[in-house]
Formats: sequence, C-alpha cells, structure tokens
Amino acid sequence: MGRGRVQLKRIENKINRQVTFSKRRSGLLKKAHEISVLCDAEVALIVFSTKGKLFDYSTDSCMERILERYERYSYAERQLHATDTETNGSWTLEHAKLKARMEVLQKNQRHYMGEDLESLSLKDLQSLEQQIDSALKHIRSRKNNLMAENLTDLQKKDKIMEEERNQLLKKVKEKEKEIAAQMDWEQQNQGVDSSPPLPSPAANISSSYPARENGGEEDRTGVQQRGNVLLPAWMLPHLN
Amino acid sequence: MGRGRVQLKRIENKINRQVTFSKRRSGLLKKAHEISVLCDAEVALIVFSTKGKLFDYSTDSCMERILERYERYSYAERQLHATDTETNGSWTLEHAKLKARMEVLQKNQRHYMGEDLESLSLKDLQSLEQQIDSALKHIRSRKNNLMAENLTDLQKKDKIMEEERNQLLKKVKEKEKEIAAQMDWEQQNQGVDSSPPLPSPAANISSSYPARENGGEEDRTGVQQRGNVLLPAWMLPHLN
DNA sequence: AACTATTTATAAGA
DNA sequence: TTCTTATAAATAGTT
Repeated sequence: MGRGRVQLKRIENKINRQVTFSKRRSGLLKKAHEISVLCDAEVALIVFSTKGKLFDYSTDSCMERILERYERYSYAERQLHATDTETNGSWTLEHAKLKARMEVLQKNQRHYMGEDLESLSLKDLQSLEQQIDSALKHIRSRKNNLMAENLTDLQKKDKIMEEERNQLLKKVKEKEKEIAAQMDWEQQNQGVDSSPPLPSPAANISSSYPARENGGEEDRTGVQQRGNVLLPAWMLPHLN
Repeated sequence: MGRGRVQLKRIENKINRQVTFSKRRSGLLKKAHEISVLCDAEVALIVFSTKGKLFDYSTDSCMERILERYERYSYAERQLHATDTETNGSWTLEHAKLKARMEVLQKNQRHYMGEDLESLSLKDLQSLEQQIDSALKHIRSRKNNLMAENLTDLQKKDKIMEEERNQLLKKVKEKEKEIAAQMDWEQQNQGVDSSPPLPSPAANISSSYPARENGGEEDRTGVQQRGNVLLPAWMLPHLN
C-alpha cells in the first residue's frame, strides 16, 4: 500500500527503515486494537525497535494477565526448554519453584477455607469472595460432567430398548405362527371324536411370558418418567 | 477497508464477528511479520479468540525470549536481574532469569487466585473478573447447548420407540388372548364329538390373567427405580 | 471459500 | 517529523 510494491526484505536505508517502522508500528497497534474491540478478542502485542525501544499494546491494558494465559498454553514446551538449558541448576530451581508454589497454594487454601483472614484487607476479602464464586463454577462444571454421564446412560438405555423392540417383534411373529398352527390343528381335528387331542402347539407359550413382561413394564414406565424430566426449563438456552 | 465504514465497536452478529476475526487475524499476523522483517524489529503477538483459541506470532519463532525481554522492561525496578546478570556467570544468569520469571508468574497467579489485588486498578479487577467468569460461561453454554440438542433428539426417539413398543405389547397380548381362547375352546370341546364349537369367550378373559396385574405392580416399582436414576440431585432446580 | 467495491494503510515525495 | 498523494493492501458485504 503505497506508491510501489514492497519486497519482504529488510529495508537497508536506515532512515527509510526508521520511518517505515514508525508508520507501520502505529498501523499495527491500531489494527491490534481494532480486532480486539471488533471481535472481542484478547490481544497482546510487543514490539522492540532495532534500537531496543519497546512499544506494546494489550487488551484492557492488562498485559501480564494475557502473558500469563499464554504461558499456560505453552507450559509443556517451556518445561522442556527449561530443563534443557540449565542442566546444573535445574534441580535447585525446580525445588525452589515447587516450594514457593506450595507456599502460595497453602496460604491460599487457608484463606479459601476461611482461616487466617485477619491478615486480609477489605479488598483482599472482596477478591476472596470472588475466588469462592469461581469455585462454585467448578462445582457447576462437575454438574455438567454428571449430565454427560446421564446422557451416556440414556444412550445405553436406548440400545436396550431397541433390542427389546426386536425381541418383541420376534415374539409377535412367533405368536402369529403359533396361531396359524393352532388353526391348522383345529381344522385337522375337526369332527374327530375319540382320538386324543394332539399336543397343542401353543402348549409352551406361557413359559416364555413373565420375564419379558416384567422387563417390558419397567422399561415403559421408565421411559415415561424420563420423557417428563429430560428437558427441564433450566436446560434450555436461556441458561446463560 | 471494505464496502462500508466500520464502527470501532464489538460486532454483535456472531457469525460476522467470527469471520471478521479470521480475516483480520491473518492480516494482523501478516503485518506483524512484515514490520519484523522490513524494519528489523522484534515482534511478539498473542491473540486469543473469544472462544479461547490461541494464535501467535513471534519474530524468529522465539516467543519466550521476547516475553522475557519484555518482562525485563516491565519489572526493571526489581533490579534482581540486571545486577546479577552483569556480575556473575552464565549459570547465575539463567538462574536469575528463571527467578524473575518465576516472580512474575507467581504474581500473576496470585491475581488469578484473588490475592495481591492492591496493585490492580479497578479496570484491571473488572477485566480479571470478567475474564474468568466469561471463559467458564462460554464453555458451559456451548456444552449445554449441545447437550440440550442431544437430549431433545434422544427424547424424541425415546417417545417413538415407546409408542412402537406399546403397540407391540398390545399385539402380544392379543395373540396371547387368542391362544388362551383357543385352549379354552379345545378343553371345552374335549370329547364332545359332533357338537359345534362354542363361541370363544373373549369378553372377560383378561381378568383371568393375574400375570398382567403383576406386571402392573412391577411397572410401578419400575417407575420408582427409574425415578432414582432419572432425577439425580443435579437435575433439580437448586442447580443454578 | 471466492469475489468486488470500498476503505485503509502506507511509500514516496515535499 | 508531518502532510500530501498516488497506489497497494486489506477487508466488509455479498455470493
């Protein structure tokens, strides 16, 4: 964007480079800000000039938080790098690291549990309240896990029902056959007096009933209940 | 640069925002790279989308070094770094570096845990709160939507299957009745030679089948059991 | 994911 | 540096 095409290559002319840096830097910062606002993104931009001067932009003027967030993303990588670079001092460092972190966590936990509160300012207490609030959110996420579990259960149930359905279909077919057989039998024995009746093909039908019926009943009522409960109001999109 | 002027304001339309984010993000990364090359500058750019996805660019793919350099600038007052670095060997250098980094991380972690908030402005506090809160909300809302969708589908299927099942059950019962009637008829006509078969007593046969009523009982218990599974504590209104 | 009509960014010049 | 201007790039709205 300018009067000539630009090669993506270090500008050798010092003055020119300086000027371009100045212009493009402001453009870059501006665009960083724009995407941040327009797209609700979190942006951190750090620029060092050749001479070592620092320019930076960060969403909500909160660079540290963004960098920390970034660190969390690249934690594994850093860990590797760190242990790689200092073979000697790594143990001491890791030790100290863990110790410090431990202390922080312990202290925090005491506060979290409502102990040792005398040392906290009003501001600290307010933030502690927030902390607990976020703990509540973890609890809610646990809730979601349970929801997922229940979903799985439903799916299993679904399969079972399908199987049962197939069983029932089979039964129906069997009954039909049996009835057909009965009718054949009747016709064949019609008007035959003293001959003992042939064993009815229906004789062993009853034995196959109870188990299936029980299962079936349970299933049905279960389904009904579920139908009522499955989508309570709080599950619908207005949640958040 | 586009067909219309753009207000520097969050794009409310979700799709639009996502598209714009994608476009501008690539533009921003490109420009970051360009200024880096053209002007021989050191650039680090970190972008988190609304949904928390990370995109970043850094000169020479060396983000950590740039961030460290940045932190050196931001926390120069601590002098931990500068003095140690000059006087001691490379091991101490690494150690000090990591120590400084550690400090920063700890400080940030404290912020995340709601401690040490005195150093934060009201604005910082607000954005910190929003940060944590909204991250959870996004994830949860997405999850909940998907779950609600799945549940709705399952529920529909469930109903259909249940209806089908009931139909099948009915059929089975009918068949059963027919067979029973057949058997009665056979017995009544046993040894009776030429007399015409009696009309099959279909009317009150059902009452003679206690099995059915038993099924009903089990049905009810089935409901209760199901009730335990279907309405775990987490589904009840106290959730939110 | 392409395609324009426009708006922006910016290289060069003053 | 800053302003101006011609032109290259980016991109918003559209398909």
